[in-house]
Amino acid sequence: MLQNSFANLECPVGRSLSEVGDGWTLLIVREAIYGTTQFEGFLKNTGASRGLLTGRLAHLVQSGILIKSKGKTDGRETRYHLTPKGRDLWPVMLSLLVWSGKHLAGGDVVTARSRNTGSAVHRISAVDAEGNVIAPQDTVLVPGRDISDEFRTRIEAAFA
Amino acid sequence: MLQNSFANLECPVGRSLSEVGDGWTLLIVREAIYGTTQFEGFLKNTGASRGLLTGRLAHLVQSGILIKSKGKTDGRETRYHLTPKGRDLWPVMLSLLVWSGKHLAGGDVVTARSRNTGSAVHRISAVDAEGNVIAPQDTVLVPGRDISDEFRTRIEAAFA
DNA sequence: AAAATAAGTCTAGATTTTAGACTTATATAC
DNA sequence: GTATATAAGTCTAAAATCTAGACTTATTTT
Repeated sequence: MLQNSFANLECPVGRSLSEVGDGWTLLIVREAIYGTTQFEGFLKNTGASRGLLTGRLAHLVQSGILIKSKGKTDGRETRYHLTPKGRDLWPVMLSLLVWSGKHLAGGDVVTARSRNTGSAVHRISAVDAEGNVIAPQDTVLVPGRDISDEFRTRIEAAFA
Repeated sequence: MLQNSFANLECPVGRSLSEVGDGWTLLIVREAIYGTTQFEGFLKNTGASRGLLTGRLAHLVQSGILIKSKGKTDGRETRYHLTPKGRDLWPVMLSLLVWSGKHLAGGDVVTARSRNTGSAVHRISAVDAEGNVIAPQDTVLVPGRDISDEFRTRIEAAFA
């Protein structure tokens, strides 16, 4: 599906999914976070086919999530690196990681920790500009101005 | 792809994606969070085709993310509701929402706020068991015991 | 009894994905 | 400097998946 559909692109979740919501795309971003930079690396570690990988990498570059460059020392190589926009997908990855540890068979195969204190990540939370944690049940969505009446009504009903 | 591949299922992100990483699946969960409970509602609001929706809803029920029940008052209806496992995908949705507002054209079409204080969600952060926020750059992944040497090496290199 | 509704099933055609052979450009080995 | 290897693709036919929309079944409303 990739580019199309994702009905209701007024919804910010739908908008994100239309850019990165295809499983392969997020898997490629995961790999980039794990340090993979080369085509053959993504190929091996994601299991995608060559044709698909070519397309998805191009899409990610075009979306400004990865940047493509020539290998400095070896002219055969192409390198893909995360942009700030791409690195900002880290909370998405971390939420998936924490969910996995809590709900999937096998539990925590990898844990997230603070490098400083060593304490384990317990949950993923919303934080306001002053650094105050906002509890999940306390988080509500508020529609902006440029939104259809229909969508506004749905959001307001869901978070009333 | 749905069930298969997602190479390296040792990786917790890959494991999550193999369960919910297909775009339609996350879109259905979004809808459930927005309060949709009926087949025709998911159909309209996600834009998925009937056949696909049938399959994805069954998959979500089988994964324990949704529960299926008969409508109490109207015997024609089937209702789908989020389980606690499904509700725990909220941080994933919220991360996508915040990323969207920061990086996609149009910015914040919907904002997340604290119901109590009204303050806007500024970012999504890892929090430890004591409630301390762990900064993104300070968050490292640590492999567990039951992991292949190859995967351990990659994770350790990425977060050295 | 007739019409409407909810939740599907079913099907042919369109689109996407796969596996793997092939290509091009550059680099390393002998 | 010729032969081999490697990185990053392209290309293709077959397989798998998805779409639109007609149809079905069970239940409810008129």
